[in-house]
Amino acid sequence: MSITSKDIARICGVSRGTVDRALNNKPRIDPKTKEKILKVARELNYRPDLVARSLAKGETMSIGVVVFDIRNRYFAQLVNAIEKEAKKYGYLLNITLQEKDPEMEIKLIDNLVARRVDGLIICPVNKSNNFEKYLKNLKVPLIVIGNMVSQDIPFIGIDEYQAARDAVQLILSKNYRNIVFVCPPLHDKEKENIYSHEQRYKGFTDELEGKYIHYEIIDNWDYINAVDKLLPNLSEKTALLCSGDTFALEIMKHLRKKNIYVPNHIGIMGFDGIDILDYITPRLATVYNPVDTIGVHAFKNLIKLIKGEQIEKQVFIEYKVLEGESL
Amino acid sequence: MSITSKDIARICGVSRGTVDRALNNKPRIDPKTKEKILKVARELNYRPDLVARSLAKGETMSIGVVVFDIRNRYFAQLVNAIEKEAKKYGYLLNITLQEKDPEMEIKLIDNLVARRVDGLIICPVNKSNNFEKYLKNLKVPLIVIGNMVSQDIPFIGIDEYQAARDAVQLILSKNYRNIVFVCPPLHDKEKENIYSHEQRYKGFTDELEGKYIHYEIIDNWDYINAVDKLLPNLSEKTALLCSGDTFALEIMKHLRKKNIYVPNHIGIMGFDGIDILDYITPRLATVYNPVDTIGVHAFKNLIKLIKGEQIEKQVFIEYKVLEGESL
DNA sequence: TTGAAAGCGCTAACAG
DNA sequence: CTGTTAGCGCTTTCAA
Repeated sequence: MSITSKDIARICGVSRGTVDRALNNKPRIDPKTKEKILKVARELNYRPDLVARSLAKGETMSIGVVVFDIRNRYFAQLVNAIEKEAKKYGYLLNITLQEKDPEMEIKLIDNLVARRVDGLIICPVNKSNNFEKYLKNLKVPLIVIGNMVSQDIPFIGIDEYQAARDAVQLILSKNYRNIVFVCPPLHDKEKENIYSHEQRYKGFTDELEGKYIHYEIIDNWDYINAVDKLLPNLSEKTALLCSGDTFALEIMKHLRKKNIYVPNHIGIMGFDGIDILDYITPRLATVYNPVDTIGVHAFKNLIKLIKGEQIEKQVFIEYKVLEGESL
Repeated sequence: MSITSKDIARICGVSRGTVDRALNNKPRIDPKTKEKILKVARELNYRPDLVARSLAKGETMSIGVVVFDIRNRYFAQLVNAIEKEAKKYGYLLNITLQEKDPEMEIKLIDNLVARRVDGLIICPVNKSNNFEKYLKNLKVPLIVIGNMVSQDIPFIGIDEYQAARDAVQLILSKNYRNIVFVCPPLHDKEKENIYSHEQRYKGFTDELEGKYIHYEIIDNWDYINAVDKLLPNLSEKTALLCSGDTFALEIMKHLRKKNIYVPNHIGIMGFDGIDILDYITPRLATVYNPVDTIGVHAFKNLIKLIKGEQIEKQVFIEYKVLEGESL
């Protein structure tokens, strides 16, 4: 089919070893033969077969990425950042989406490992000790983003707990007396890795502890309805702290339909700082999660792991609480 | 390092050929030996090396995707759709971003081909006959999305020309007497593939031809300023038709700052129908581009090409003109 | 400086 | 039904 190094060797009347030396800038080769080989290679438009190279060298120069879904702004931004960084180092990304399906996640990781990716970056939906063991058994360099699996597996993210506390403080500073935390179901926590939401939840409750502020939790996929039920009896100035901007946006959209105004009737704050907030009015207060930085950092650390260097097990990137018009 | 089929053969006291038959459900093997081999494989947690398999079989079960950027909603949705479909068939995606850099695009495609992807899906930024030749020379099954390269290279998209005409009709039906088309620079067209914008531009002008409606074109990255200059002297009811929702959103954001109201002061319409429009008020009128369908279709056609089947060279997917509150 | 040979781990073809 | 062999295209080692 296409032209191989063997062909070039034959044409130039040299051995494949020599061709290899010429093509890959290796020492111990006569500049003249090198020149000739390169010329022929160019003329014939030779392209090394990277699959064969991978097999021979035991490295694929590709890294596997497993995330929820890239319709999700957060992951789109993340993957975008990782790809840009990876390109610089000649790495290719294998991007796969587990769609929050734990079994799917395992399948995808298995597949990536079977394809001999040099490393993995995952935002896992699995948790438990079994999963931790599973990951360790892979013997593949691995970075976890967002949902921590264990103290022992390299992680990069923000301090969600403290971020939630800071968010609550911002809300309190605006004189809200009733705060509602909106997040995905927390009771599934045995099955699904919802580390970040749990951390935020803990931060939320801890910060309000003993403060004589009324608060409640909506941890329910039907949160729109739950918010609806809340609305008629708001005796105090109320704000919703949403564990994810998308929840906040959905709620705002719903409230708009009902002609309930933010922040006049009710305050809202999000989490993550996804880029589309730029286009939304009122500007949503949120906790900005520097996802690009996280992506780049994750990739850099992964490279270190691949090279056998040491890295910090837990990296917490600085976040930022952003005021908006929604509080 | 990890366990190979050779190890299994040795342990089971059979040949590698037999192991292969057992592991890959091939005929001509005694159920008992098969059973034994499978058992050992399971116990040893054997995983076939897919790199080696690729080399041996001459197929990698992976396909390369080259798009602009996945911060861009359009591509995020597209890639998401392709990935979901690919997974069903056991294919893995190699996703790369050319960031509208023509040379980068070539590099990325070269790399993907060298990695022996079984097929390519690209939304090219390159154009010209040279590029067409280049693509044909690759001898790799290929589908082009969005920016057509030539009649001869399989393409999937919408009929941008007609869509633009339909959009203009919608605007006219709302009694606008002055229409401005906003799009990226058209004068670069020698260098950059801006097929879709050109088509829309043509549809726009053709539809207004002879209609005694005033219109102008802003094809300028500094379109915000250009719009600003327009504003003071709007004697007639004016609408902007933006060749991309993002342009429209940026403009709306800007107008909001200046307290200019849409659609009262000026009408706006977008193009693409990206998902985040759900969260934006006023609801943007747009041309809905069924990007998921396009992604799925592209992948299916690519598979056909890989299998050597015939496909239609040009596929036009149905679009939809969506009314909104912005006109 | 160059060549020859072995090997990466798998599949495929043929012979038994 | 099973084993043997060759080969995918590259890298690497050792010898010349």
